[in-house]
Amino acid sequence: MLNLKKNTASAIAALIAEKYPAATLSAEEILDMLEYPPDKAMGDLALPCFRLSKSLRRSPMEIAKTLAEGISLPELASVEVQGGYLNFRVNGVAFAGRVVREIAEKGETYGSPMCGEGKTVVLDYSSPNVAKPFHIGHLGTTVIGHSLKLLHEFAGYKCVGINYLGDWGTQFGKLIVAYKKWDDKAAVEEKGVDELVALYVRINNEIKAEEDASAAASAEGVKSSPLADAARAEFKKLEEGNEENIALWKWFVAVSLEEYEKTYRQLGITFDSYKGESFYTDKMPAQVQRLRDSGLLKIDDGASIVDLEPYGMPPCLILKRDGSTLYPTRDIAAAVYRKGTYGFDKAIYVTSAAQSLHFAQWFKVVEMMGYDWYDKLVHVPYGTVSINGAKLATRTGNVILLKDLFAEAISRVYDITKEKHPDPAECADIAEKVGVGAIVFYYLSNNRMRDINFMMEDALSFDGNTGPYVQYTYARTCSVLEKADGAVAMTDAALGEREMELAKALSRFPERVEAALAEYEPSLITRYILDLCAAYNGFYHDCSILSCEDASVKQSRIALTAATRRVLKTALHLICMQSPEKI
RNA sequence: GCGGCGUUAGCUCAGCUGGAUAGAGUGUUUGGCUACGAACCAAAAGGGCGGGGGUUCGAAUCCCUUACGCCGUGCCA
Repeated sequence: MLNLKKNTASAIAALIAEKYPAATLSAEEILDMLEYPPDKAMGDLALPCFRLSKSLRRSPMEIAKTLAEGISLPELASVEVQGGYLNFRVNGVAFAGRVVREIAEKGETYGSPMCGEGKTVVLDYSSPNVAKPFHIGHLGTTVIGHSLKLLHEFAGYKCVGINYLGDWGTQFGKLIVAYKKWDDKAAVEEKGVDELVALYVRINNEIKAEEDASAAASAEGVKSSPLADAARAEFKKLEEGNEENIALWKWFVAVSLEEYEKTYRQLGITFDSYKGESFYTDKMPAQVQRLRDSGLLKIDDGASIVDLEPYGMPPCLILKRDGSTLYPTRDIAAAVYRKGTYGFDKAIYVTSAAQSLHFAQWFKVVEMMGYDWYDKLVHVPYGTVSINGAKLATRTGNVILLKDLFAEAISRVYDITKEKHPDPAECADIAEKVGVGAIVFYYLSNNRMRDINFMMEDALSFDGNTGPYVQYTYARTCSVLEKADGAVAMTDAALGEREMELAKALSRFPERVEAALAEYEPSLITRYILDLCAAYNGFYHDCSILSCEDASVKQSRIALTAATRRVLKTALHLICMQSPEKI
């Protein structure tokens, strides 16, 4: 459709130049004005002439009429004037033939904008906090981030996926205290991260109890907690390189990661780097020094800040009153390191929209520090998740662990699948791909900025606009093609409305990929997949394919099916979904 | 207080840089498997886009204002 738009636009631009020599309208401007009519009865492409009437000094109707008489393009079957609109109808057979041929020729690269050749992009996403539950709050950054990585790879970028693990901080002091006090190696080895989470929750509760008790006992209401003091001491030892604590810390990280990996494996996600927060501790002083040398650092109320008043933002905190570093400090150090290591052309950070100010602040600080790549930093925010309208909260138990969510989805799919496929191993394989796919599809259906109210019933539903529906459609194309044989090229047989709708849907893939990349919006691909599936299923329902008696028509229909399968597979991949041939 | 984001059918959401009677899914009612997979297709009912102004030939889309909700706003990350 994009090529068609471009050709039509340049033809119209040429025509305008001829008919209205005084006007200067480029083909690009015309391209911008071209749109798809709301109703296919009107045509396949339309040019509203209202805006033209100003520069051409003629009524829209008159312009439309003049243009309609002058235009002729092999791709266009007819041109019609309706109101102030110029409506084009494409030459169906030629158009569909070209689309299907292009898909067959380009194969898995069909739809790629190829704009990333020779460029590198690093993507920072998922980034769970070690020894804390990996729950649906992490689903957004994980699947949006990975989808963006796949989209960039598709466009030819060299991508570096970074899992910036939250593997440092005072929580490790608490964990070490709790472990030494209450736990043993066997329990952690057996229960993994769940045991660590339990320890963490327990010590936090006890610290709170101690604080409350001390506040009640003291006349001034001063809070104190021996456990909290012990935790601080253990973390200090960890920072100073105490061997026992280092070993424990490494172990906790490994245990947590092992479990996260299971979930990543189900999602088909791999990272190129797991350098977490701990990695950057020794890289911060140099940046702090640079800030100080350039006179950007100001002491305010004891803390070291960068004033962002001129930019309408609150100050960016670099060092606490006690001299220790903060979140922005580490992010700046990490960005500098990554620029040096990967030489990125773009660095994408996928985090909750709640962190928007934080990113705007340290991006600005990077600019003020004189790093000329400050404009390569991109924050991709997304809305927050709630469950049945309630905020996520580990304390009240209002969380859904990703592993539990996936297990539930897989089990539900398994129950349906086993009726269709006798082989248990095959069923298990399908159930995992469809179950996990259902969750991913559900999550990536909405604009990323919209807050999601996670509803189990919807996420695990199999009918309508769901993951199982699109995978079902894919399996359907596979099933047809498995039974078909012979050539799969379009013939010159006439095409019905269903076939044309399908061809048009296929042709729109490249422009949707471009938009998804430009807006960092995977849901555009999800929406596209639904459009394509609707077009294919309608076609499938109305047009017999394998049993079609006209050999020429049959061949075209098989070719359309093959093209659909190809595009669906590519599109599903871009939103982190598998495409099993049977479900 | 200031700033960001959101507000579209009963519910969950699309609606591109303003353009032709506002679209899906779900739910409700109903029709279609002796058909290439019914995890499918199709029909009906259902909103005038939170409220109010404005710009425009034309506004769910742009501007102003107002209400409600979420988030952020200095030593957590």
